[in-house]
Amino acid sequence: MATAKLNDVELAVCAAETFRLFGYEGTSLNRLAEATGLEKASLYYRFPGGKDAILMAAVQGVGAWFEANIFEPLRQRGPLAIRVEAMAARLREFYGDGTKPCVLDTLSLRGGTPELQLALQGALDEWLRAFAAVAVEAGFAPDEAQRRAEQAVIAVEGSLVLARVTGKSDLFLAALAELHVRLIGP
Amino acid sequence: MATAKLNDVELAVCAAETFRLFGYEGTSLNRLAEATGLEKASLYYRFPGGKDAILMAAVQGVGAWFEANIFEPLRQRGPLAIRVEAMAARLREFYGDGTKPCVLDTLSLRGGTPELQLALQGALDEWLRAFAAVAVEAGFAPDEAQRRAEQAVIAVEGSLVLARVTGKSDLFLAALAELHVRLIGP
DNA sequence: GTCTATAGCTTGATAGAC
DNA sequence: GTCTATCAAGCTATAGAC
Repeated sequence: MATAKLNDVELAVCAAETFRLFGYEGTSLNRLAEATGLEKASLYYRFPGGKDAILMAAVQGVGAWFEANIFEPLRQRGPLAIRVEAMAARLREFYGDGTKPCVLDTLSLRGGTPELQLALQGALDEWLRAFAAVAVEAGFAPDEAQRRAEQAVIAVEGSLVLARVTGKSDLFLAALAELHVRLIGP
Repeated sequence: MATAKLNDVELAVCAAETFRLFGYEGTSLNRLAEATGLEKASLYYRFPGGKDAILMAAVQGVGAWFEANIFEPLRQRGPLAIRVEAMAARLREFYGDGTKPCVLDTLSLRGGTPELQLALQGALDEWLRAFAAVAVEAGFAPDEAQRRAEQAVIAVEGSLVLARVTGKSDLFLAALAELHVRLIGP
């Protein structure tokens, strides 16, 4: 009967971890097999579309994680500052204290399918909308809120690049700590 | 007698262009051959160390370009605001109006040699020092100048990621336009 | 549902002609 | 100094046993 070693969600998580570290072309099926504990042929059974299908599932999985751990909590009731702080802690977790690259960044290099680029674009858009909604709730006008959302995401992504290159996480952690100032003001 | 088609500088430029677009693992020797117009065997003649040697030459070439076009002009005499504006224009050029990824970003993914990571770290450090020197010249205290330099580079790198994912260059161009405020103040 | 084995192509790298 | 031809290793993907 042969039961599954990993469910689809766990599989997508392992795959996403590999893709974000090594990029699209750097992620071979051998590497995915090693990361998931499954053999290549088993990966093809689970995802007949091969590498690109695994990648799309990984991206979708990351999107679901963000929805559940970042966006949804931001929409709940309760003090805004607390929600933003909790969200920052989740981001810190996702980015491994600044050691792990952003999926959007890594996968937007050449090599992926147009379908992938659309998915990445949609994910970034969702992120910006979630942050802008926070700024609106804090009392900012829609376009000022949009501006603040953009600057907040820019700070996260930019500091992540610097943290990765220098090997020091200070700048990334500082950017996270300043998120609430960027979104809901001083 | 077989003269060289490309000198070492031109070759490094072509290689850097390929590496920044496709990443370390995505840049095959076939791709490099296509980009340079040379055959694989010719590349090995010019760089016996193979792919990694070509990459190091490419990184060094980018470093030289930054020194000549960004850092050195920033050190010259004349009105500070003008120097910063000219520098921003050079950055816009280097990043293809926000369409081309940063070499530091792309190459700091897994896959390269430790030697490469050191080179990237050194390049980022030089960049931060150059920006901090501008802020100091503008009258800021050393640690405030350091902070401003970091925020300026973060804004460039972060906006570049967003521009690449969305396909729109607005945010990157806006970040460039705000560079002088970030470095020499309002 | 997972495995071993294998096909066919691309990779990084070398040998030798010109 | 550049080229064509070639190698072993790695790649994506498939076939078939259990």
